[in-house]
Amino acid sequence: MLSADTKKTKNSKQKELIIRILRSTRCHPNANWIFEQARKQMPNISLGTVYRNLSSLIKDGKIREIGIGEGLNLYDGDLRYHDHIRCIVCGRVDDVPYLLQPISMEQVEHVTGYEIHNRRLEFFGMCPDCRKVSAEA
Amino acid sequence: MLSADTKKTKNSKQKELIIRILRSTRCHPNANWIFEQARKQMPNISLGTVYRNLSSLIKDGKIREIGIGEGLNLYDGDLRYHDHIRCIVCGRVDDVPYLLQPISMEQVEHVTGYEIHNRRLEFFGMCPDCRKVSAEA
DNA sequence: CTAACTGCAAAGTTTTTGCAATTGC
DNA sequence: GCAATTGCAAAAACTTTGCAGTTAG
Repeated sequence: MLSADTKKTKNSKQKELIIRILRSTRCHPNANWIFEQARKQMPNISLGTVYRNLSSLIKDGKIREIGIGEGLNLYDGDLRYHDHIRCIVCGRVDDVPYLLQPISMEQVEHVTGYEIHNRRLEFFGMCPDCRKVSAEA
Repeated sequence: MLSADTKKTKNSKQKELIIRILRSTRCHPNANWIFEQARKQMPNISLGTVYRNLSSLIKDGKIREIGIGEGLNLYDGDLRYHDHIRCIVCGRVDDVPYLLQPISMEQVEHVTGYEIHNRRLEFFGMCPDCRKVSAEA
């Protein structure tokens, strides 16, 4: 599990590259896609390094992880709070803008006794494209 | 990815057992835990069967999957809508009761163009026990 | 300096799949 | 009967880790 340790994290060419890749895409890539992009610019970078940097960046709050189940994590370089929506047919993930966001963390902390650091709101449904296909069938 | 196909699903002793196990526990077990429980009553059941049945039950809407990232899925036999909260230190998952639930799916459908089937709201933070340990340190 | 980071490769964990036999409808 | 399901085992998919050398602060 994640630990709440406070080891200081260093910069490196590899880490900067990974951030740059994540910041410059609108999609929600998985670790392997990031690895493939990264090795275009840094052919010797290893997948292990990608994973280690993703963990470190998450811990530092520089990127966000989107657990989608199915044993696959996606990563998001957009730190502005937003929700995610995923198509149950094609697996595509889109953003839901912030405006639909009325729940206060204080409420949840009070009810549960947890100290809340973050939250994740995901919607599951059929995206516009798949609705079309499904309507035609 | 999940497909929205409509193959008809059959009952089997194994499937019934898996539902029964999920309905009778308050925790959020992973596939392997379910497998271990199941083989107590059905020693020859295989892990592959557990996975196949979990998928089929999710597709049928009989159980719910909780993606927690880290390549591990949890399953929930409680179909009443509720949110989940997870401790970032120990990984424990608890339920958040329904009352904290003001967002309308219609709003989200209108903004995104999706047809929404379900949603997932997860909070991340430190549970009461871990807060205690952390305060003592 | 030295603790964090790297590439590589091996191993770990979780999930899926091919197959021949079985079973539910 | 026929399609869905099963157990088994192998493979796939994803992630972590040990090690010895390198690098950032």
